[in-house]
Amino acid sequence: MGVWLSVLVHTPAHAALGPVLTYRYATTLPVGTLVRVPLGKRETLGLVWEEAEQDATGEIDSDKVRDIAGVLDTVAPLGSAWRQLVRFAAQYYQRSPGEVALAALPPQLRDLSPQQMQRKSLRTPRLPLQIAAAKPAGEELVRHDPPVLTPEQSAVVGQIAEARGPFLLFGATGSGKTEVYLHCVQTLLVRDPQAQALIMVPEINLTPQLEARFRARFAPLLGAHAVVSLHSGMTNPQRLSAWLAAHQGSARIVLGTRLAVFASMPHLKFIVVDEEHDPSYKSSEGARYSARDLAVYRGQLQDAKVVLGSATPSLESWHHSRPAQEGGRYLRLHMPARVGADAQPLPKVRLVDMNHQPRKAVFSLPLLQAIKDRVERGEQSMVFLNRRGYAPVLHCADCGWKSECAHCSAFRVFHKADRTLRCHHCGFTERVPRACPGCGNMDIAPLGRGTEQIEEQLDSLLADIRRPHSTSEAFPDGEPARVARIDADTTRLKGSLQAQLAAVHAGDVDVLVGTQMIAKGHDFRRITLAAAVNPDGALFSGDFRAPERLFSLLMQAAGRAGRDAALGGNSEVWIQTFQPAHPLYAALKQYDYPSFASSQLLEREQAGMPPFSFQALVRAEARKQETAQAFLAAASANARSDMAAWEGWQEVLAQVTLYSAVPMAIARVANVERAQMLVESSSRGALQRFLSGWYSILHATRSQPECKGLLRWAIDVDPLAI
DNA sequence: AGCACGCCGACT
DNA sequence: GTCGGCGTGCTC
Repeated sequence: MGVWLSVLVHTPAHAALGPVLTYRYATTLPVGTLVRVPLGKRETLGLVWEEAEQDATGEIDSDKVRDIAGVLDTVAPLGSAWRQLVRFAAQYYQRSPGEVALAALPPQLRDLSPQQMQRKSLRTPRLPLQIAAAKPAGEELVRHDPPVLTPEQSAVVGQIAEARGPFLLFGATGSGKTEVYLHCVQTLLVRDPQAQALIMVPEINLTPQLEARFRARFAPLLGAHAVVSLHSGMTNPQRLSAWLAAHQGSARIVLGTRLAVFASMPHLKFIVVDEEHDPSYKSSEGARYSARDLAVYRGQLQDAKVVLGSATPSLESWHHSRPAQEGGRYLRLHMPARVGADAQPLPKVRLVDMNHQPRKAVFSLPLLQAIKDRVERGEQSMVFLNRRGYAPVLHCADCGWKSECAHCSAFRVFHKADRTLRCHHCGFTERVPRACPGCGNMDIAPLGRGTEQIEEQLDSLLADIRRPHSTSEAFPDGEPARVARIDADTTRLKGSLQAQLAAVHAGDVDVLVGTQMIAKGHDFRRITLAAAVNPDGALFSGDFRAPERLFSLLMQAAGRAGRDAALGGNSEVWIQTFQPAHPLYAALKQYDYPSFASSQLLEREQAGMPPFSFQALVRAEARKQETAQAFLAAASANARSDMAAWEGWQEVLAQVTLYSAVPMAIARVANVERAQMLVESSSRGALQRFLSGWYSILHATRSQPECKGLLRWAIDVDPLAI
């Protein structure tokens, strides 16, 4: 006897299990309740999804139905909006709801028994109302005066208050977007003592400073528990308690990375996606969701306002924010001016034509001189190169040997610091050989350059330059220039990024070399020069989004320079290029994102690419490239033949283009061959319908003989890189 | 996804 | 003789 309930468990869609499992319980349980259920020989976390129709018979034998083992009744059931978000994400990204739901919950929830859970819940503050009662939130908030907004910021805040959104806040670096977020959140929390806000940033690295800023503003008003972070860098217990605080409503503000989009927030009223163009918002494993797109959906679902902020919006968002009469769905808000003590014009962009420089020079003479001048004036410079290590390849000129990885179709990178050859794809690492492994030649040479080499070169190029204001007796003529490097290699240890950034802030560094890591979000007051040494690669990349990313990166780099009012006047962004006449650089010179975006959008429209078409990618992995491709080819052929026989599916098929299977750009990683196939349609709906029908076909294709050896496959909807 | 069962290579 | 590789199959 008892009630039958449909329960989600963490199980992939292609397992031969249905999307939901049926369990029995003595009484009914509210939908959204967390439970422990037996599954095979283990017990696992489940989520009550719906009441199962016991009399809808057939499908499952009643003797197979097992009992729910326990109920985590100290956790309130997940709300309907949260469940709808999960349902939508699962459907849109072609995964099982169980996989999405369970992956969206904090990991520790999975291995805690109801008893352990109860203990945990007792420790975390229960109700927002207790806090509200202890502190009349509204009054306190009013008394605490927020900084005065500029007219531009006020106008934007006003528009956000009045319209429904979603909003695209197009604001220059330093235009005070964060202050707008803070102001909107504060207004909201005053008006509604339960309301919650979700603020997302692309990277974990950016959460500490954001948290500090939100905490400084809101902790005195709402208590320290009102602001929580949620990202993958936290420990499991930290994540669980932050999640519970959000779920219970005691956390009023949640700051986090893309995974925070799934935080249970019953009173969510405001969502910010900062730096919305950033590719980190797209997940690249499991359900390949876009946290930005889900945020917009979630806003609609929970009637929360959504603000997407960027100085260089994604072309998708830019397109969506075209005037409403042209079909735009987002409201575009513009903040062009830098504000406050930062009120400096954006730095001057200087292009160096490398065709007129010595052939092998890393630094052109004028750029080097500009850096030297700044060191001597006590100003800081920043040099970007998106390549870690000393050199991307080692090469033997005699026999042609190159430092290929044994397990990947890629070269191992030469890291001089620890004398290793390292594969950046699979991690395979060896000591640098003394002589060429091919022919024994002692003279193997690095080819190309990475950040380590830039650092080394600068060190020697600046050897005779002295920084002013020496306080050390050891250097009566001034101290030597100091070059530092920040990239994934120097920040491997926890906290080292913060420490290195602090050194830059303290003025212990004259020239900072690094990857894009240093371009993102960090405010350096005394930097008056930012240089991109070799950015041309993205101009001719096969990836149609590469120019967009380059523009954004250079724009962010520019934002790093000239933030100090006293020094801002002579700030510069230097770009070394063999293509000085390229339209991208011309637009950058003017800081004219709108014209860059419209030219890019025109190209996209003419070529029928996103956002004017919709794409999905099927990726397949196997030990042999032929197997991976054979699977994709068979899946494609099966789609055509099977769907042609399905009632009403011919027109779906007709609206979709299936391209042929190709090896991925890096075909082999860790001895696994990878292939992919693009599916495209001018209609998002048609693509969705196609994918939903294709899923079972893909699954069935796997058992065909030519697909033997296939390791796995996955669908990536709205892929960012093709 | 877990977790079992099951059949072939190098070691206490 | 066992330990352990990962291929195949099952879980309400």
